[in-house]
Amino acid sequence: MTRTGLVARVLIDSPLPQLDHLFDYSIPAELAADAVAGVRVKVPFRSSGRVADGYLIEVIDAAAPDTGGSDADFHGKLSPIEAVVSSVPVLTPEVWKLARRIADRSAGNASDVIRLACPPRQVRVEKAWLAAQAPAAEANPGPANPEPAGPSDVPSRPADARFSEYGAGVLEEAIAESRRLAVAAVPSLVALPAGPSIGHWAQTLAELAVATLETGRTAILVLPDYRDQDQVQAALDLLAPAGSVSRVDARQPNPDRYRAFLACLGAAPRIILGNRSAVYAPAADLGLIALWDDGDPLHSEPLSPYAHSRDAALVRQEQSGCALVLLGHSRSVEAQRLVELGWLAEVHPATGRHPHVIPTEFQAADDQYARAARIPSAAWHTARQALKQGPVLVQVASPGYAPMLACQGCQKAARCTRCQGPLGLASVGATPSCRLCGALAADWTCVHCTGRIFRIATIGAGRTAEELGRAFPGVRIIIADGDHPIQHLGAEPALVIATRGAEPIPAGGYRAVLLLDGQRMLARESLRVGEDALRWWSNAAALAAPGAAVMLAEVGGALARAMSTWQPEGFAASELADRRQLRFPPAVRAASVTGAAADVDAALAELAEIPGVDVLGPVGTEPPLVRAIVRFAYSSGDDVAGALKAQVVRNAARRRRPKGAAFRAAPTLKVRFDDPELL
DNA sequence: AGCACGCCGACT
DNA sequence: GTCGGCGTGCTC
Repeated sequence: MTRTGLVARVLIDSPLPQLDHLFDYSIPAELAADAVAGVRVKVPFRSSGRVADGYLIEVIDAAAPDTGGSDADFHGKLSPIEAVVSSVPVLTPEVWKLARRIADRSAGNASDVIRLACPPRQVRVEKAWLAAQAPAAEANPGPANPEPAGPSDVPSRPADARFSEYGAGVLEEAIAESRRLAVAAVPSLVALPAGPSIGHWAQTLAELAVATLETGRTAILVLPDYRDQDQVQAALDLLAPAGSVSRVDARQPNPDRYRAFLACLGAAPRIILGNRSAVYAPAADLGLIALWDDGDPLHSEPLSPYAHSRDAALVRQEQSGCALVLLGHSRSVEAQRLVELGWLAEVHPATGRHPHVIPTEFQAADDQYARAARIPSAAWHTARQALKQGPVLVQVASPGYAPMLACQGCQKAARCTRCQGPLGLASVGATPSCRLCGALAADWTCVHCTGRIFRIATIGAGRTAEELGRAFPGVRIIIADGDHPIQHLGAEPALVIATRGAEPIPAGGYRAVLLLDGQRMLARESLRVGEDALRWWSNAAALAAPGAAVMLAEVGGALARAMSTWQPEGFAASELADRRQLRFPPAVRAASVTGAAADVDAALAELAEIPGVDVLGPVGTEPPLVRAIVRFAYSSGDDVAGALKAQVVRNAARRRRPKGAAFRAAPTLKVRFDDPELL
């Protein structure tokens, strides 16, 4: 049949994979004015009065030939759109393209990505925003933004001081010419005038953003956690024009989040600061995406389709042609791969100054308390000297007091009788309790040997603090971990015991840094231990004052060398070489396929023809389920994702098996791409 | 999630 | 020939 008038192509907001494509609707005359690409709509679904929420993706002329690029033409009778929810086009064409691509490359749903990109609507906030837009647009035909960005009289670091550590014009040029860079951060602190110290890296990010804004474009800064965001925010408060910064952060309440999101929709260029979902923020004219510490696991999204913000940034960079910066003290193996491909160019600070890291193989301290606290002799002496001048950082592996107990008799780990979780102590002399379910184990008995006496198997920050208190009598002890977050510190002497990633930032830097528990951090069974440890250590070392010693205990070999020469790239390069040999990510990509044996086999059969694919398994997991791991070359990614997505759709459509009880719980076929913990 | 459609067995 | 049960697949 021939169609006339305009056709709305709509993405239904549903997690069902079989609905993950565009549906065509007609546009009633009374909605035509508001029915523009990007608005939220309500559409009838399956004729019987049910309505679904969706996004209007594009409006096309029905008479014109299909533009292609989407699904096969639909030639039935179109239903009309039921309503336009609001006139705000929340899903910009650029973000739609990004969401579609991110979903496609991981066999996921576009609407799952859009959920990260477009926060839930808040009617009051939206009305206020629309009201603020309208009069401004009438009075002033310029950009409808109440606080226009641009040069201002904000006190800022002199332009010639900007990026001075990186040599003449390298970073300015990168912004102006939209380059892609892996930038090594300057490993030191900067003192803000009338404020706390922040990492030098945070100032570099802020300067990159301001330089982008000065070229009239938007910058997106992606940071793993809120403490990192706070540091960049503090730098931007000094450097960026008032009102030019939007912070988009999942921690803030929904109304605030939506307000910040709407600000990003404005026509004026901005600086957008946020966590991993900030890569999906709408941007008027995108000039830069910058990520801090892309190896941090908080960059990977825990919800389907589990996209890593580095990958999303790479895709968006490719689509928009903006500049891309990965900034860090260490180098992720993924970034190293991109460098070796020539996709990212390396930039190092011109000064080459770095913390003075001293690896100390374990050598028991002469002091008995220092020995009890696992501090090597040299480190103990260093710390004692440094404590005369200011704060000293002790980085440890575990929070709590004694996170793990074991039987004195048979040495087996002590476990909860209810849930088999590990038992630990919350403080000195506390009753042992389960760390998973919290149950108290008042009269614990070992299930293996019926012994009734336990000993401390792993030592937490609390216990370390106690022991260090004895080793350094009279010194103030400060504990910083997940339960006791401390952001900033003064310059007074104190022994600061912190778990990795929770280190407070002292004014002027630590006078010494002790990296303890090296062996424990490396004992974890994961492909990424070395890389992670290097990240934790170098981030802590970068908090040292100029010239302060950083003592790395219990660690030798390539890791110690990478730290003492401050060349994490070398370590990343050798890791990558190993992964190539093993055919492990990120040398190749990988996906897991989980489901009923027959379904997994059917899915794997689809992959047989694709070059560069090999399959591990399937092996049984929980009884009805099996799991296979598919490894494939980056160049086969689209084919693998396409084939698996087709299989997921088929499986979802055919889910309801015969009602005859036995078959009832037919498991869904699950596919997960690029799981960092997979191999 | 609900509804239409089609294949197959049993009946007029 | 045709009615209807139930399994399968689609929803513009």
